[in-house]
Amino acid sequence: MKLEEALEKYFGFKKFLPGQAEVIQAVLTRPHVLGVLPTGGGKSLCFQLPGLLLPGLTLVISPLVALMKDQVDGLHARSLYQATYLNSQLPWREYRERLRRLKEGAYKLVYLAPERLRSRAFLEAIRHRPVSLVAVGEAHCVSQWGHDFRPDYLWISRFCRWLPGRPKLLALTATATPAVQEDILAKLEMENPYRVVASSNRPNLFFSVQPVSREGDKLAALQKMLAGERGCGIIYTGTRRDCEFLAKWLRRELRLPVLHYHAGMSPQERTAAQERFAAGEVPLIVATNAFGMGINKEDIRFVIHYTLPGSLEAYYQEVGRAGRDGRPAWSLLLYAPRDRGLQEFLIRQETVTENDARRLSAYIENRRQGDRAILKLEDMAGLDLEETKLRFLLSEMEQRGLIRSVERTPEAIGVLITGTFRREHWQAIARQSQRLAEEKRKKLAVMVDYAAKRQCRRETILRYFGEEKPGPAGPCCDVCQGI
DNA sequence: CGGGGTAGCTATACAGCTACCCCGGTGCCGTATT
Repeated sequence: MKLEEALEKYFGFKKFLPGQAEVIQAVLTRPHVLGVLPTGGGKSLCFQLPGLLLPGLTLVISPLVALMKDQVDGLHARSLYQATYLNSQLPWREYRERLRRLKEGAYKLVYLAPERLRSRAFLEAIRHRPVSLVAVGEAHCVSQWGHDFRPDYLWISRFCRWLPGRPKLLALTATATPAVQEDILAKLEMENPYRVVASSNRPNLFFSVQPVSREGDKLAALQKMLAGERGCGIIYTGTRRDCEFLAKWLRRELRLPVLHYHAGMSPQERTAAQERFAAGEVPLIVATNAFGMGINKEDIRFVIHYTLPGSLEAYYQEVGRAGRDGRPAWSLLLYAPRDRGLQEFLIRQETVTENDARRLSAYIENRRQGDRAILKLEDMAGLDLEETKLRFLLSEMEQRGLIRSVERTPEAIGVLITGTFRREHWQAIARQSQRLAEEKRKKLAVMVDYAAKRQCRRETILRYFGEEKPGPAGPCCDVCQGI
């Protein structure tokens, strides 16, 4: 069957979008494929179609449980019932039933979060199913989150090695600088990959930066920008408190209907806000960086940053949510130089020290019974380690062969102690954390440069993404327009 | 690092200032059956 026939048979489309056919052809014929395709370029199809055509199972690694459900619902709507997902949102019985059906070979496509790859029950179920393809969606998460926040992203490669047959690997993302691309390839252990890298340029987006010195100036600038704007938009803030404050202010002072969204809200509140925004019921949402992944809203006309983000790629990802319909859309960064302090704080906060590593080692030794230890999350609160730090430390210890995480419950982590904790390990872990912090500081400096210098914004962004600025095609940015 | 809130002082204004404290982003994750 030709690819176009399969496309029409399964999805009802007559033609591929640019880049799709190339990626799919590569996935079918080569072991490792990296696809950097712009937002709205139909990335899902790049693993869904091969998933249906390849003989074995396709595992789709997805960062958010909400995304899995949407995608699988979409496939079911096309009568593609060989697709499912596994995550902690499922009722126990349903989860067990799906594992059983997985073992029986009922599925072709299974969506999961990287953390699932460490579940014993899952590993047991998958062990005897031939896996043809492991597709990593939103693959920039490997680089962005894998090093510390969600270390299980770094275990995808080990999982692939553990599988009896070596599966194909496909990594897909909309935004990845050359450095991030290399990081993804290295962490997923993808060798001699076939690359499909489309331009990151979004001609219909207008970029602007407004320097402000005081908080009050931000509000004045916002008021000015929002006056007369009738389209949908997102305003990103750096903190939850600002998010709530700003939403209230917009409601009260500007009498605008506004939603807000951050990770401190209940799951129900978050879903409700997201759905109301997506449905166009309320045109404006104020959010932290928790908001946006998997938002398919086409008609977002503007994205405003109330606070400086931590990196240019994070910024461009957020801005890139505007104008998916191809019609003109604008972005504005309100730049107060002191906002850099927040990002610096966040970097410092998650950097672990030798002493942090020593304290955790001591705790594990303390809990040791034979070669095992049960680490209680409640006790570990007394160690004065941030949750992110703790995860990072455990992951680093595991990578150094000191422990193996064998079992997890919401209250505890069971570990097998496989090495001897020594000072050199603590030092090495602290050094690794320092290196990561340095990387983040460099990225922050690039972001600050973008905001502070009067250089063509589009050119600055595209150069960072390893591209030349294309010729003029409509309004570009505040600098080019002389604003 | 910086913003915002508050206590406490001054000393006669019902406000203004300083010193001090606290706070600050992102998300997955188990079980048992056979």
